[in-house]
Amino acid sequence: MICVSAVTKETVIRILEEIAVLLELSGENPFKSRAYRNAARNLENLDVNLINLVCENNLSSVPGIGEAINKKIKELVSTGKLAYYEALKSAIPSGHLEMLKIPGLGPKKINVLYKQLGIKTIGELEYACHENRLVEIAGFGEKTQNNILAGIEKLKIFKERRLYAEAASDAILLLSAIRNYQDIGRVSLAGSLRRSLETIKDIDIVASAENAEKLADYFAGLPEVDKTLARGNTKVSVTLRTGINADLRIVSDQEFPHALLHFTGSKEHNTALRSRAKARGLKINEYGLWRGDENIFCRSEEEIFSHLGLSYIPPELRENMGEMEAAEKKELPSLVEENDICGLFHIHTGFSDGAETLEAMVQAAIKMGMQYIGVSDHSQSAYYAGGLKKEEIAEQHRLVDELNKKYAPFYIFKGIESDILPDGNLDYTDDVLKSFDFVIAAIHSGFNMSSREMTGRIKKALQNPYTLILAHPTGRLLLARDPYQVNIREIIDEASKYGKALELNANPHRLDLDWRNCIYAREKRVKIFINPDAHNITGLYDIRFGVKIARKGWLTKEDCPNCFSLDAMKKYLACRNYN
DNA sequence: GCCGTTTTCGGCCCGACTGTTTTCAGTCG
Repeated sequence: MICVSAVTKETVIRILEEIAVLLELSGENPFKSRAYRNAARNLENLDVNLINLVCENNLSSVPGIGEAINKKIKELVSTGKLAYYEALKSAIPSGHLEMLKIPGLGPKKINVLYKQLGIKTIGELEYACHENRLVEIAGFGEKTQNNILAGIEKLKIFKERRLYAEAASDAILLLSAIRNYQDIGRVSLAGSLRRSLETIKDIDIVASAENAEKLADYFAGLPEVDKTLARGNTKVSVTLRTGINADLRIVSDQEFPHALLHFTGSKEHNTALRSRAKARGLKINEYGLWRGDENIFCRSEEEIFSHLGLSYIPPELRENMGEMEAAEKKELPSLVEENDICGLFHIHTGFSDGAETLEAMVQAAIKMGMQYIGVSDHSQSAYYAGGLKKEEIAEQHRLVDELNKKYAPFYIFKGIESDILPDGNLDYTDDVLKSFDFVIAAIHSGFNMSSREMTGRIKKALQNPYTLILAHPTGRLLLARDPYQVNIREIIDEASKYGKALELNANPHRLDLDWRNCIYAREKRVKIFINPDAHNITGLYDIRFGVKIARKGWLTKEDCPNCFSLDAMKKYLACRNYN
């Protein structure tokens, strides 16, 4: 029997997860909610085709799926709908889902606010806070009210921006659609996306075409476009179906490099460029480069920079943070590229909270052209993530030895992502730490320390002889959680002093160490590992986001140890032999 | 809602932190 369903595995997982959240909000038994979440997670980790499993009546073989959830998945797959889910959704105000994003507000409090004050939306909640009405409710107080207000403010700011990875995936679709236009000339991304900023407000694209009007029509009519906001002769602004705004500027081929330079920015970089041009008796704008009335012909951005006495400045560096001076002296660094990456560290497997076996991650890394990986599951204190006990470490090491034989010359380094305990110690005794090729130290709890305490705690971890890398050094989650209080300059100085490396976590939600601090780290000769922090195979590919940020942080392949060849990496790690 | 049984009901990973209380509930990781 051939099974066909319009419902994908991803949809089933998403709906199960949403049911879990809705159950929490409805005040149900928390374990019921957890059961749905578990079922979703187990499906996510499933290699086999879910739809086939449903058709073959084998769903109950998946752990965490019993009679009730089995029945619901069957209904969803066969009819495309799930009555239970629809009923839950209609019983709970949709604003409550959004309210969960406010830090400190969970299902219980949201429920109380609903019952006592009838609050259904964030707007109503904000109003009630301003009216000082939360303080009267049992279990709430002035501080809670203030925290909620602060959370709402932050949410508003976050809403205006997107993660680089999200905006980039939309932009790629748009670019390829524009390239398909029959009379297209040159086309390029511009703006903050081209500069690889970690968060993006809108997508900027510059294109050249003979007939601007026709291209404008074509662009506004693309299936990705939801509505047109503005439509002129040279600029079309639209909102995409994903909610992000996109601007297309249409220019002549001669204007193209000038428009591209101008709309790539940054504003600060452009201002500095203009004053540099002025000092040389030139004028620069989005239409051209001029000496008096004479238009100086430039075929490319390189030629414009050259007329200004500058070597080509890669878009990532155009932030007016010293690139002009360096370009003048021909001292711009040769930035790291994706092809330079030889190996990936900070990789999780099913031993802790990863979705794949170690062998599957190895095979994926080989497919990516890597020479080695460094496996690093969570340490014992992180038991919410299934941190490894001493015996499990020994078991993993045996497996690594086995796989190293099987997949030679590909190589797996033995590592751990060790929690940094509140007192700055690592999570194992020295005899265990000694058994690893490398240790990544990471803060996963006790975020709310003062800057002085946190800085001291991390410095102590860096001083530990077994620490090689400090993971996600500020703990930030872009558009979601601020970095913890830490004096990052002091941390970089300490890493420099003890010859320790920092991580540039390539997960698009983190991109931490911040590129601004990468510049400082490089000055202090601190090595930066670009780490995917992968929990599944897709996560390995996040490395590309890390490379973009590394470039933005002025890093070269010499600055990033995971650009070392396998031999060089073995030597690098052997220098740290503690025996 | 799932699971595993000392088989039909009780346990489900838990500790830190915050803000509210006056001994604890809710949130978070």
